[in-house]
Amino acid sequence: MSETTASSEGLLFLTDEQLRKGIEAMFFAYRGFTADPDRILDGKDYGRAHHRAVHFIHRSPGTTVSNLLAILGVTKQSLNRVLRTLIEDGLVRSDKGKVDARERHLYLTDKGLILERELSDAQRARMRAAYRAAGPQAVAGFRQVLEAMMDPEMRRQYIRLKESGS
Amino acid sequence: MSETTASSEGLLFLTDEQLRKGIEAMFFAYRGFTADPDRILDGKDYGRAHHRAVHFIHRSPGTTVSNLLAILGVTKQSLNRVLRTLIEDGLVRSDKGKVDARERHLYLTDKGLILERELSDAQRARMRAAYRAAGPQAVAGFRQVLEAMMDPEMRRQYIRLKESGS
DNA sequence: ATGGAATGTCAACGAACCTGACTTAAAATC
DNA sequence: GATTTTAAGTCAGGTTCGTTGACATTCCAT
Repeated sequence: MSETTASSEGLLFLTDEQLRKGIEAMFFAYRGFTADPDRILDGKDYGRAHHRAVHFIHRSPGTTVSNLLAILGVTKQSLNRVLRTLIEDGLVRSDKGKVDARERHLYLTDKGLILERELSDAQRARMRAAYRAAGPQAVAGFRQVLEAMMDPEMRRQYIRLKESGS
Repeated sequence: MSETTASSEGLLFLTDEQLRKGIEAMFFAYRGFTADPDRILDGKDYGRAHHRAVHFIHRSPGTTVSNLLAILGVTKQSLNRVLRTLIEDGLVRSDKGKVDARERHLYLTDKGLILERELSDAQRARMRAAYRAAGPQAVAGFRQVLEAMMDPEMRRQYIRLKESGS
């Protein structure tokens, strides 16, 4: 058999040294990942928490509050503070549910869509540059490792979103 | 020539849809990435900021405060609060510089090394599982994309650390 | 030796999380 | 129809971790 075994390969990519590099890469890259939206939000009265809410409401229009809580992984008190300001400022609309009147369905208003677009354009531009620099093969690997790194619960959320997309 | 052009490939991996998936993957994966150390730190009186300080002091023993500031990208006042508690609790030693007495050189004590080990073991375990699941090819791509995503300044820091390692 | 630059510290403040207890309204269950 | 459960929102209070401003110390160049 021509197949190499784990021990003969040595699994060099699993050494503590390699893992440490991956850890530090994640740390520095995440800073870049959030840098552009953070810069934009700095001028306005919002923060990273608002960005996340706007992103996922745009992603799943009509989503409920509890749905958003599950995706964002924060407490409802925390999310509520964010949502309240977004609603007050007319970026988000909150509709009482027709089939279940306890639920609130969330939508971006035109004004909300403008902010979402501004933030996601900036974030996509960086991602696009990184993807282009690394190439399709690398991008596939990137996505595989990230997906394997998620908590099972989060991975389910992610896959559900991923497949509801394209 | 057998080489396909950019337009003939279509660069499908650069569609907004693909980029959005990458953005969401980063978001969910980073949560997993920090989950285990966060859990460990919860019991003790420390937080993520302490973890980062301990990590990079371990990584570069004898580093100065301003060095650490550049790597962590926070204000010195913010770092100082973290360092003070770590020093008070005997996890970090701060030595006045011999050549330049303004500088403080930072080292982990034995007690600090124990915490560092506990945290990095947990984080590496997750990273190792993800790497193993995705395979060496994917890991290479993962690292390429992350590196391309960093701010130039951060990338320099990262490469310097990366090469000082193995 | 002195004034400016660099390094680090102390104090106070703010954003964005958190927990816990509670209310309101509607749906589901018995 | 009464009771329990669920969804959302609120109030009070606390933690972590970031910020700005003021300050002490040390070095270095004039």
